[in-house]
Amino acid sequence: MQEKKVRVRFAPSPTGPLHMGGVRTALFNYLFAKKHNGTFVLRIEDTDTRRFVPGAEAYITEALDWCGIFPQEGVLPGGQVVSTPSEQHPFAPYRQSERKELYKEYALRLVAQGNAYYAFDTQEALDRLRSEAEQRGEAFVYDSQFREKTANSLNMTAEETAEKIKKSDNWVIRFHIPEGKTVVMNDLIRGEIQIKTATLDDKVLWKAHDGLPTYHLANIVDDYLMQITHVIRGEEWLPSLPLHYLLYDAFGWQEQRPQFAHVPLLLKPSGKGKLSKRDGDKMGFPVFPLEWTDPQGEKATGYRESGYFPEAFVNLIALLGWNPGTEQEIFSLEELVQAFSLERVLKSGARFNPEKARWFNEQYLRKRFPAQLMELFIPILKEKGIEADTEKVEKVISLMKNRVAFVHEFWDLSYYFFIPPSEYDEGMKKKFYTAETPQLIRQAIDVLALCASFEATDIGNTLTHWIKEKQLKMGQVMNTLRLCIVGKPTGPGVAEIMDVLGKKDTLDRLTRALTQL
RNA sequence: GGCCAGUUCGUCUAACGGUUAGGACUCAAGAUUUUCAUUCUUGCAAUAGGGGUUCGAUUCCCCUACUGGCUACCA
Repeated sequence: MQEKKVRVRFAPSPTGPLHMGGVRTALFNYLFAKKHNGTFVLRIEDTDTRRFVPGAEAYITEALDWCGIFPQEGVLPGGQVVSTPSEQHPFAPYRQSERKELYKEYALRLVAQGNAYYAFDTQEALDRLRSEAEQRGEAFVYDSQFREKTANSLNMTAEETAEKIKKSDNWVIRFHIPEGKTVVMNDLIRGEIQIKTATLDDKVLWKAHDGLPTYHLANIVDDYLMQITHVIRGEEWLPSLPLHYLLYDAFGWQEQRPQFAHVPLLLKPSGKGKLSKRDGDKMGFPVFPLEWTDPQGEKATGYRESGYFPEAFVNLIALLGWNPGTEQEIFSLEELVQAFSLERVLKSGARFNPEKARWFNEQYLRKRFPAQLMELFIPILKEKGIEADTEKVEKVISLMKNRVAFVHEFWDLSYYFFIPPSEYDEGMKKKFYTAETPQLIRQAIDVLALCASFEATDIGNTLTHWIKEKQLKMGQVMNTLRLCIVGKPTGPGVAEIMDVLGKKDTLDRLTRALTQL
C-alpha cells in the first residue's frame, strides 16, 4: 500500500500569545513532520471574531521562528497574505477568516443530508436553561430530548424554516448527533476510546452572531481540504474527538480522516490545574516564549527576554511529556527530529519544573564559546557603564562560564573584574586581617611588581614560591590578597583574577587596600 | 453533577509479566581546591489503596480514591 505523504498542521487561534504548551504542540507537529519527511503547515484559526487579538498572529509566527520551528506551508512570519494557491502553498489561503465563503456550503450540505439542522433558540433562553439546570445540580445538555422540544428545522416545515431564516438572523446550524450509537475512535497515544452518542450534545456548527463556522466545522473542513494526515493537538480536544469523527462520517470522508494524537497538557509547577498565563508572574518564571504586552498594556515576560537560549527552551519543552527512551537529555532540534516518535509521548500531564529549565539553559550556556557569550554580555556591561576591552571580557567569561546559567548572571558574579572593591567583606576581615597584614600586602606588592609576564601561571608560581620561602600560610596569604583585590570571599583563583586585572590594576587595588581595609 | 482521560522518588521520567524498581533536576555528605563555583564519588527519596488473573505483577482486569480535561453561537 502506498503510504500517504505526511502532512500535519499547527492551528492556533490568535486570541493571545502562544504559551509554552502551545509551542510544545507545534514542536511535536514539526518533529513528526520532519521525521517522516512530511510537511508542517501553519494555519490560523481566527473564526472567533470576539476574542481576536491584534498582534497575536505575529506573536505566534515570531515565537515559532525564534524556536527554529519553521512551517514550510501556510502562514509564514511577516504576516503577508497568501491568498492564492502556489506551489509552496497549494491550499492557500491559510487563515480561516480568508476562507469564510468556503465553509457555508459544507454546513448547508450537512443540513441537506439531515446531519445538521437550523435551530432558533436565543442565547438568553439557553443561558437560562443552563443556570436552571445548574441550580438543580444538573447539567443542561442540548441533546435529542431537548431537540424535540425546541424550535428548529427538524420540527418545522421547509417553508416555515425558510421563512424564519429570512425574517431574522437569529439562527444557528447544529450538528444532529445520531442516537443510540457508539463512536469508536483511535488515538495514537491513548489507543481505542469509545463513547455513546447519547452523552453528546448537538454542537453549533454555524454561529448566528458573526455568520462564521465554529472551530469544529472549519477545522474538519480545512483538515480535509488541506489533506492533513495526522492531527497532533492538546488533550483538551479529546472530548470533541467523537464529534469530529461523526463529522467525517457525515461528510463521507472516513477514508481521508486523519489519525489523531492528543498530547498531555502542561500542568502548574505546584497546586492544581493546567499551566496558565497567570502562573508565570506568580511563580517567577515565564510561561511565554516571547514577551507579550496585552491590549490593556499588561506585560508578561518571555523565555527569550529572560535570557533563555532558544535551543534550551526547545529542548526543555520537548522533554515534557515525551522521552527518547534513552538517558540522553540534551538534544539539538535535529537530534529531536531523529529521536521523536508519537509512541513515546506520555499519556499523563507534565508538571513544569522551573529549576530543571534553569539547568537546561546552563547546559547550553556551557556549550557556547566565550566569544559568543561575550557578544551577549557586552551590551549588559555597557548598560552598567563599563567599556572594557574585548580581550578582558572574553577572559572573564572563560573564567566564570561554569558558574552561571544565564548571561545576565555574569554581572553579579564578575563585576569586581571591572570595578575595584569599595567595601570589604567583614567576615573575611575578621578572619584574615591581623597586625601583620599591611606588611604582608606591601611584600606582595613588591613580589608581584617583579613578576615578569603577569600571566596566571606565572603569578601563581611567583606567589607560591614567595609563600614557601617566607614560610607563610597559603590560605592566609591568598585569602588576604583576595580580600584586597575582590573584597569578598568568592571567585576564581587569585592568580587568575590578577591575570585578568593586569599588573597595574592589581597593584593599584593592593595599594588602595592598604589604606581602606 | 455528567462524560472522557490519567496516576512510578518532591519534579521530569525508565522499566512494554521476572531488575537490589534505573536515570535526570533539586537537596545532603565526602573528595579535590587559596575561597567560591566547577568536577568526581556517595547518599536521601517512588510503583495511590483494595481486590483479582498468574508460578510471578509497576506492567493485565475490576472497584475505590485522587488528578486533569471537557461540559459556550471560544478555540
